[in-house]
Amino acid sequence: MSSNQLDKTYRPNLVEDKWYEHWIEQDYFTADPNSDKEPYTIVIPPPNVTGMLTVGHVLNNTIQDILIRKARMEGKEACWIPGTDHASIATESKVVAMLHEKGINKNQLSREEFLEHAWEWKEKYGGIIIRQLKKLGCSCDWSRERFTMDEGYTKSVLTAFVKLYDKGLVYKGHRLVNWCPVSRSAISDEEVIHKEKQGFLWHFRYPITDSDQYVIVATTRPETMLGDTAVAIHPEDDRYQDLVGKTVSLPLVGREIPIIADTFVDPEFGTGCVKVTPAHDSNDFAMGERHDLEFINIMNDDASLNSNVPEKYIGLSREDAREAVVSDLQLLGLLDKKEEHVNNIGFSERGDVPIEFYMSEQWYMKMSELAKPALDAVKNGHVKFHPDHWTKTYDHWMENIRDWCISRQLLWGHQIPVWYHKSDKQKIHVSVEGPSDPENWIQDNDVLDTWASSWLWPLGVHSWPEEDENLKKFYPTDTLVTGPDIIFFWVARMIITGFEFKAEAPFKDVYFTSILRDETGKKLSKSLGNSPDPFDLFDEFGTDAVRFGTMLMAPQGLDVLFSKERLEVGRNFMNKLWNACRFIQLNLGEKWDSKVQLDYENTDLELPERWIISRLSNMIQDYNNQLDRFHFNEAAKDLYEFTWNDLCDWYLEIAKNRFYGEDESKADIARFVAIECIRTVLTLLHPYSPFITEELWSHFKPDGSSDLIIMPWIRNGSIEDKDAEDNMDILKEVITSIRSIRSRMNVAPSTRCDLVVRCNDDQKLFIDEHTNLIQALAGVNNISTGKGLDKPSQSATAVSAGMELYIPLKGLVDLEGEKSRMEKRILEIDRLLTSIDAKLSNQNFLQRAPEPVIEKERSNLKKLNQELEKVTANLEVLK
RNA sequence: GGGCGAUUAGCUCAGUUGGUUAGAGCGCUACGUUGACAUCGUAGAGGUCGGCGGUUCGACUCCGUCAUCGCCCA
Repeated sequence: MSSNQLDKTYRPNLVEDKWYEHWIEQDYFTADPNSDKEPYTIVIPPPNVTGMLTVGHVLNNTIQDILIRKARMEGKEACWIPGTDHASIATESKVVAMLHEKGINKNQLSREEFLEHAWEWKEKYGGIIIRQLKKLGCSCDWSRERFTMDEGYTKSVLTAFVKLYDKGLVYKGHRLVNWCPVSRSAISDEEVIHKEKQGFLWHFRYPITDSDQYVIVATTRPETMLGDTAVAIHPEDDRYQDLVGKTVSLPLVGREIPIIADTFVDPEFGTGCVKVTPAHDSNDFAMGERHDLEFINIMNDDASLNSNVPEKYIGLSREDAREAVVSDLQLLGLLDKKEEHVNNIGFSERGDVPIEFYMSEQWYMKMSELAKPALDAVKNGHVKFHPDHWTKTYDHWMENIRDWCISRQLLWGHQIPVWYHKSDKQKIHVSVEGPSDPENWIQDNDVLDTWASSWLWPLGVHSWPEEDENLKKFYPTDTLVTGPDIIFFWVARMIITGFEFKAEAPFKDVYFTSILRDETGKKLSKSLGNSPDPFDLFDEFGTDAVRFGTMLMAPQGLDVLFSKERLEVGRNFMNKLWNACRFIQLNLGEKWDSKVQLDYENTDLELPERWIISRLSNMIQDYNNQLDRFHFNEAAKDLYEFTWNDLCDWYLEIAKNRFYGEDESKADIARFVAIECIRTVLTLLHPYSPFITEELWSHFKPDGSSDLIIMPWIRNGSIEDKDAEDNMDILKEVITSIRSIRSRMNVAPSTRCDLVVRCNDDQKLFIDEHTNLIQALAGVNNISTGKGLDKPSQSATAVSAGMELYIPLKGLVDLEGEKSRMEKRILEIDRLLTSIDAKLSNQNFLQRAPEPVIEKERSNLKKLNQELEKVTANLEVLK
């Protein structure tokens, strides 16, 4: 045990780095694939390589650290694999912006030149978040750090592509995709965010060929009319039967387009007549295929209009084109009307602009067959979600899964391992290594969707398909901790790859964290500027306090309203713990031997000692139980409440009585008991708050024991002592009642008062036994106890635990206040008695309720009646 | 339109298989610098658990329905 005196307050910055360096030096984080220990593995959700730590990361990674540190203490081979993700679109757009600032246009660079800049950028900014995770205290095995574009990982990604291609699950298709005009790339359905926007519905007149009549079509996107190749009505719509087979002359363009009948058309929408633009709308695309219509693509990859439209519109942005088309139609008298309309518009997740439906050739993955085992695994509980309700969201998505567009028109990422023969366009080569005669081939230009690489994360970190000892030992992993917002993007797809490539689930439990919001309910995000910098928080409160406070405020499966004020709770708790330790240290004395244990078998413990040990034991059970079911906030609360309310507020106050008393053996027992409590609290708190606990452990550990980080976990306490808990409750109630009287009567804390207790013989024995504690903790001088005692004149009273307490106050008693207090209590007792009477006079209740429940009602009835009697009598005296 | 979740003290939230005199922290009120801690202590005020209906001897806890809020999917 260290003899250094603890400072008066805890100063995090003096201990945090010191211990982190120590842990690294001792190599505690490194996992050994050859160990005999049972493995416990977590793979980190890889953050964006150029990202910065957010409070979301703090929450997420603290949970992982809690799990991994606990597993390590439980004697498992704990392996937390860290790493980062190349984040194709996000990183590429940052690099493009950087180049733009330097006056370089991405399109002027070759692929190789661009990638050189990108890697430079990655080397410069990548790794910041890794350093930040270390600052947070994460006990990752840093020797295993991976990046999704590392050589070994890349090989995994390409291998998966090739295997799936060979099975016919990957194919190239020419169809409409979700197109992001900002990144100029296709994106998957999952990357489209639907938003409701107030817009308009325009009604246009399309002149019927060889007639002076019109059909009126309604549209929310006027500019696309330049690509119309039909007008459609519902086949059973009586209004328009005679039109089918005729043609209209498309205004502004002059193209003759047919009027067709298709059941897709909703007769209720607009006029019941719709324009059909097969190359720019997914429903129209399907209609185009059914009716063999012409597909006219009218846009460039940035959503400006291309040369397939009349000259005056070429090159216009879609917004400008809309204005031009509407005003030109109006000039021609073809604008029928314009009404307000709420549109549901798809936005690109990254670009945050409306997406286009755009015809192009892309790589797709067939999903329904792949999804099946993954769907079953969650249904039958081989993979468990916490909270469980996320399984419904998962099921729904998996059951309606659609083919996945996995190609992206970007440079930063894994280039698709497909080669086209230069002279024979029909010949393609698909392999990880590429063709043996590369000079005759051209590789596909596109890269893979980032999620089509990170979906292999639990495998790729071990360079699967190589079957090395690491893969054997640390796959599958145990727990995944991530946000529910990527349940489709990532979680579901990882389960798919787990079954497809290793025939088992990649993890057993998935814990979905809460979504962090600010006090007004807005999601914390960098772009809104409402996300505090975790480093400011670490400086202000200490890292342990931020970790503990965040865990305490994160309810199970709900959103977290994050506020700095609430971190104060964490900081205050750390300070409380520090000072409790300081207090104990100050009272140990010089000759204290840290290795000696109390011989519980042969020691007669007094009530407070039996009580605190029982409370400790309960807390250990509850705490473990909460952690087992992933209720991190409630576990934190258990520890907090024991430490603050039981240990500090009561036991340490009682211990003062022992420390400052005459009896050294009692003082020693108190030292043993206090230290046992502290050592247990430090051990259990360590996963949440590793720095302060390691520091305090160094002062309180038994000489010669190891660092706390590898101390054995504590799962079972001593036996619970119900009797001690009941009796201690009585003692606490008596003391609190006396304090309450004193407070009501404005007795100064420094003034000692006398106490008269009217009680039965058993109660007298009890009070007499604990006289010194009542005196010390309630500020009492003389105590008289007995059955026949009279109420002293001019005294305040309380009925507590079946006893009548009197405190003589020499005319200081506020009679009116006392009366109304008693009357209030009498009303309350009446209310309770009424409800008990109702139960006990109900035959059904007596017959059907279990005996302990009935017994409890009876005992309450008795207790309340006795109290009523005493309070009433005391009230009478006052009148 | 479909699904999920929430609704408990002024605020933020606990309340595991139905039986508690319904809890905590913050905030609030009063008192307090006794030799761990004012990042503190002591005492106190404050909810009948969103509305309605049902199951049950008994519901904050189960079922139905309505309302409000949030999220996801279409």
